[in-house]
Amino acid sequence: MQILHASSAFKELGHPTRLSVFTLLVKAGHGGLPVGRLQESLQVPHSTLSHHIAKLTSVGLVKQERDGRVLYCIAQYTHLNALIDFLQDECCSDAVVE
Amino acid sequence: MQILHASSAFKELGHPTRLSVFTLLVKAGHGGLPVGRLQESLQVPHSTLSHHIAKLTSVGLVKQERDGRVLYCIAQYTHLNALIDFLQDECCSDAVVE
DNA sequence: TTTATATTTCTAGAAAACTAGAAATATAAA
DNA sequence: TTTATATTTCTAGTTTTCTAGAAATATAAA
Repeated sequence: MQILHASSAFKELGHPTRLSVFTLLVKAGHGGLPVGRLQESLQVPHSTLSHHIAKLTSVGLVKQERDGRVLYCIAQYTHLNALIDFLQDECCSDAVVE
Repeated sequence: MQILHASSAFKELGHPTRLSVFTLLVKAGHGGLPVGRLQESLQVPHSTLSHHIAKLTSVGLVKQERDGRVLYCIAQYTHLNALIDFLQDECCSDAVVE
């Protein structure tokens, strides 16, 4: 993963509402959660929440899938794992062993 | 780790210059690197770099230690590991197994 | 004790992000 | 085909962040 890709993902995780959205989605599993469910949990105005979800989606951390009137948000585990790997690659070379 | 603590750390990692600083420090090990060395590597004006380092320091990802005229910047591995754990806790409960 | 080196703090303009109300769109139900 | 539900897009004011030059501070060397 390149530094620009990683830093933009971290940037979007660097907001309490967005990080909350993301952890809720990650915990929800591959089925995801409807936007409305996130809204209930987080008590944020619709337009604000929508804006935050769009940012998470724009960097590939979340995908959206429509089922009728309901839009499901789904965490992208592959991206998350790549991000974890990025931190761990940097982390655990010689540095931690010293 | 609480969500506010985690999100502020991610926020500071969410800038290409700062993420570069941090990965350089992580790779450098517990001895850290002088500010001047980071400046040489990254070719960013002193005041700009200083500002970015201050932000990383403010959230506890970096510590600074002076040796004469030289200020060493040192990655805080404990904090980094806590951050990785935060992502992994959220990640690998039931979600990934499904 | 003057000069050089290393780095920060001050400052302020420019750019970006945050927020939420109002209007619009998409879909389904009546 | 009118109405209700789910969600987004538009908009604009407010706040925050970014950037880098100039001045200041800390320390060491001459």
